[in-house]
Amino acid sequence: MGPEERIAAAVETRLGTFVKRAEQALMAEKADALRPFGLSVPQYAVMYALSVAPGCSGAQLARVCYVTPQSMASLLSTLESKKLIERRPSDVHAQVMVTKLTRSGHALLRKADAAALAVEARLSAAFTAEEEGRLRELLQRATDALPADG
Amino acid sequence: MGPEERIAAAVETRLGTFVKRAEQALMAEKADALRPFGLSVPQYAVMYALSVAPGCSGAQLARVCYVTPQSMASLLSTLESKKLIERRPSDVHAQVMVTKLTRSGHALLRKADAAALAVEARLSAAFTAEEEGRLRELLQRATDALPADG
DNA sequence: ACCAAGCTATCAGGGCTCTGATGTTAAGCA
DNA sequence: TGCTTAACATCAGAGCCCTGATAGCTTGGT
Repeated sequence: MGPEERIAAAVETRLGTFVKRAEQALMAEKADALRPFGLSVPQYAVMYALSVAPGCSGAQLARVCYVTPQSMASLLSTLESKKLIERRPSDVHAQVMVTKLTRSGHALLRKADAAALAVEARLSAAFTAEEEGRLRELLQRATDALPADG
Repeated sequence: MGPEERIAAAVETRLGTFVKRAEQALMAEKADALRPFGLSVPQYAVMYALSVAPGCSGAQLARVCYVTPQSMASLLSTLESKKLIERRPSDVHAQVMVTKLTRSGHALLRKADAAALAVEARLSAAFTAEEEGRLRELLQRATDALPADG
C-alpha cells in the first residue's frame, strides 16, 4: 500500500472526513456552475438572501449566511463595486447600511440561480425522498451536537 | 416572519445547506480545539498525513488533502517556518522536495491529535453505530454523485 | 537519440474568512 | 439626565484556497 493509500485509509476512520469531502465536492460544483456568471458561491449566497429579503443590514446578512460581519463587509464591498447591489444609510438608523439588489443584480441572479439549482438537483437525484429526509435529519443532528457551548 | 427567518426558510429547502452547516460547525469546533496549539485545521491535517506517511512530496500531500499544489506549498512553507516540518530534495528526484515532521512537530501533533479526536468523538456520540454508518454511506453517495465529469 | 507527456515546484494575483481592535449610534435603566 | 449595554460598521493583519502561468526534470514512445 503506497503512502497515499495509507493516508486515505487512516483519514477515513474519521466521520468528519466524509462531511468535509461532501461539502468540498458541493462547493466545487457550485463554483464551476457560477463561474460563467462571474460570481463566487458566497457572492451568490448573499444575492440570493437579498432577493428573498431586500433591505437587510450587513449584520443581518452575516447572520443568515453564517459568516462574520467582517467577511460580509468584504463580500458586500465586492458586490457593490460590481454594481450588483446598492447600499445606503437606513432612514431609521443613520449608521445602519441598508442593502438591495440593483436591476442588473436581479437579472444576473435569476440566471445564476438556475445554475445553482441545477447542482442542487444533481445532488438530490442521488437519493430517494426518504433517503434525503434521513440525510437532512442526520446532518442537522451533527450540526446541533457539535457546538462546545452546549 | 422577519427577514432573517424568511431567508432561513428559503435556504433550508436546499439539501446543500445542511451539508454546509454541518461542515462549518465541524470546522469551527476543530479550529477551537487546535487554537491552543497554534495550529489551523489545514496545518493539522498536513501534519497528520505526514505522521502516517513520512517523506511525502508536496504533490502527494496536496492530493490526499484535496487541495491544489499551490495551497499545499503555502501550508508547508508556514509549517517549515515554525520548525514543525523539514523539507529536503529527494535522493531520487533532485527537484522533488521530501517532507518529514521534526521532533517538535511530532510532539505537538501528539497533543493536537488528542484534541482533534475529542471533537470527532463528540460528533460520533450524536449517533448510534448504525446511524453513523448510514450517514457515511449517504455522504459518500453525495460526494460521488456531484462531480460534473461523471 | 529525440521529442512529447506528465509530474514536480513555484511565482503572481485575487477572493474568502477569521481574530482583534476601534468608533459610533441606539435603547434601557437608575 | 446620564451611564451602561448592545448592536452596527469598519480598519488592520493574517491564513487558506483558488486560477493562471512558468520552468525543470523524467519517463516512454518513435
